[in-house]
Amino acid sequence: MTKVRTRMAPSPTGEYHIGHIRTLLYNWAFAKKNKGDFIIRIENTDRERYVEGATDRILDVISDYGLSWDEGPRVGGPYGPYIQSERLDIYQEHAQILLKKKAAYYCFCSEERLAKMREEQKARGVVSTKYDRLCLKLKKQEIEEKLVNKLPYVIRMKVPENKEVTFNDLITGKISISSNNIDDQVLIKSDGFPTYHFAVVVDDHLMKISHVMRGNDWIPSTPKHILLYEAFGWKMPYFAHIPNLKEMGAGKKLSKRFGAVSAREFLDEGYLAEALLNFLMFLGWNPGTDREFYSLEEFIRVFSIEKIHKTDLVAFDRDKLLWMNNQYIQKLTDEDFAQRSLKFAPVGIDKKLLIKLSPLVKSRIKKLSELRQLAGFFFEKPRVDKKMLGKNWVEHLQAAHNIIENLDSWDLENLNDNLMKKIEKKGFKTGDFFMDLRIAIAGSKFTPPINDSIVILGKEETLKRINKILSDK
RNA sequence: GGCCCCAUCGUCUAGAGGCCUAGGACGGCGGGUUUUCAUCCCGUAAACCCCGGUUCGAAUCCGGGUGGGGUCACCA
Repeated sequence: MTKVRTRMAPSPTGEYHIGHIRTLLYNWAFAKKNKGDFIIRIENTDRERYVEGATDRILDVISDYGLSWDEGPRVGGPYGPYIQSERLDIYQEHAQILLKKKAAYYCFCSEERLAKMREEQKARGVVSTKYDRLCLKLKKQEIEEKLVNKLPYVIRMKVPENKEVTFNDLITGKISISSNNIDDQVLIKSDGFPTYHFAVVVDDHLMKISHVMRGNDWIPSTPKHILLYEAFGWKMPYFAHIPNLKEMGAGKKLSKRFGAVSAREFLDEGYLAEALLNFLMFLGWNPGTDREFYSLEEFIRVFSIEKIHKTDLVAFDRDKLLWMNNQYIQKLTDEDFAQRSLKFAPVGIDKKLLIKLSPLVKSRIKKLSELRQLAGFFFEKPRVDKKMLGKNWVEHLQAAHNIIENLDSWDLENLNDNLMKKIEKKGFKTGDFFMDLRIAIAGSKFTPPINDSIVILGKEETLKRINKILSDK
């Protein structure tokens, strides 16, 4: 039994997507479950789309989600380097092997010629254009001449004809495609860098990857990889293509129009990493029971590829994510809540205040970023719109002021009792009374329990706020 | 368009021929608790894409249709 080794191979061409975290999570969990290794490899072979700093941001966000890797950048490992741009000689070496085996060939066609060729093919009614193998006809001498003269070239794979390429996907099952549908793909680009298709096969083999788990949009190119494994005479890894994520409602890929899409944004908005991960687990996978709360450790135990849903696309239900996030927020200890809320509160806010707020706020916010809106009146004086007040507000506030001012001990029970007594005595409507008090203190009709809030706010500040409203009636 | 993949409530899904009068969760709706808003609790509506087979019996197997998606680069 070979050791289970999975990998995730991000390209530093932009921000890390929430969907990538899910794919990574599955790969990670599968490796951990089988006491294997999880590897990260940076696929930066596209020099035009390279984004400065993206590699670090990707690695950072993965760490911030609480996930780690056994081999890869920052940690090293026995099969490095783990950054493709540092492995160029390896790809060149392997391209030469294929060249010698006549499984690949030099191609000197210019981009212009290729574009023209495709146009002509289309004009002839060809539905799926392919390279016409012009350079395959080149004589050995001609090739050498061009090489000596330093003409730009690529190395293409020579795809066998009339061959049924078949693989057994762990999720989808048997998939078969005729090699006639496969183009003579470029292996080494004219800048000397490998293409994805080539690098991924060479690296997965060299790094002893046992299982390739990736989005099912890769299914159509898997036969290309298989052909490469065969050309080298290498043992193939297992393939498992998982359903891709789509936006709820309107169609396809996750879109910024509906909210965050990058992994970092979700964190910045106050989603908890544990909640996010728990939510992601269920996008295409299910334990087969009714249970739906899992920690990472528990997930490792129950995860299996067999239980990944064999389907096409999975909708990213942002409402359910919100619900799950709130569930996790509610479970936070007050200390933990305060610690995590710190960066969502105004700078300089005392963590002790946040600890006191925690029990009042936890069940009321779905994201930590909602803290300011719900509890902003604890941090700064609210702007009160007098139009919100009921018709008896002057009486209500005067009564409240009177009670609070003369309270002998400052605690919730005492405040409650005295306020209720007064309400009864004056014949106020309880709801109306508290609503006016609520608005005076918080400037909003929707707040945490108002008496609890007053106790936290303190006598002096509470009276100040009531006075302010009363003073310019 | 060629090739490939997919198809259970609005959504995530359970379901591997009889346990299904199709179960759970989010969301919706209704109600209860509550000084607001939440939380919490209870209840309720809501799905096997269609047509043929196979079988005593099909959401489950087979074929076709329809629908959806992916992919066809010197991007990954």
